[in-house]
Amino acid sequence: MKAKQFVEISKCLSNQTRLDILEWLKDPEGNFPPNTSSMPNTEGVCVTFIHEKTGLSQSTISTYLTSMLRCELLEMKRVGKWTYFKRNEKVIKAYCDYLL
Amino acid sequence: MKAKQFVEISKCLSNQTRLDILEWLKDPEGNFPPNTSSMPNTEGVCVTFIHEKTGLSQSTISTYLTSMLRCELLEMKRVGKWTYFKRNEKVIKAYCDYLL
DNA sequence: TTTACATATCGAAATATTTCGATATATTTG
DNA sequence: CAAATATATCGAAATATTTCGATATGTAAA
Repeated sequence: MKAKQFVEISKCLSNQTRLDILEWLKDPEGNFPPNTSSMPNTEGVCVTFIHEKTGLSQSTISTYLTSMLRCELLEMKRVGKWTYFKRNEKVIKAYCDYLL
Repeated sequence: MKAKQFVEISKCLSNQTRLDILEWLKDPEGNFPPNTSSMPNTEGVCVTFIHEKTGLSQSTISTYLTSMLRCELLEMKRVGKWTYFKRNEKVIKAYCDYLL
């Protein structure tokens, strides 16, 4: 991991709501209702559920998720009108390795 | 580690200079001149050397180091007129564990 | 005990982040 | 195709961070 990506990830992690989202996605079945489509929660949770759980505005959460995607903390999958997000464990691990 | 401390640490890590300092302190003997006192670099590097290496103002570095101390990324030791800083490996490890 | 050195704190200007409501876009469904 | 649903983007106001120079404080040396 390059320093620039590390700093961008740290910026994402320095906001309580974004951190909450990352933590909630550790257990996507326990923390969110099942996706209305056939997509299992383990392969991504739809933006609406994440939005509803935070209590912040839809536009704010969309921006948050985009920033977490750009620095690669999250992975995205678009299916029909839904967008699903899940943790990018590989990048999270690389972020930790950088520090130690 | 509590969420609040995690967020404060992330804020520290979201600045390139503070990240540099944390990385430089991985090898305090390779990255800084030997302390002028009898304190070995492995037990802490004095603020002046850290300041000189960054190129930023003394007041800025003092503020940076204080914030890194407050969130416990660093440990401090004061001896005579010098202040020495080193990494707090235990907290850094706990920060990583929180993420994974 | 004055001076020099090491570090911390203050006040301020520039820049960045947070968060919103309004609006745009894209997809599905009637 | 029109309406409904899901998500993204825009513009802006409030707040926070960055970084400085000036100054204060604490310790050591002359």
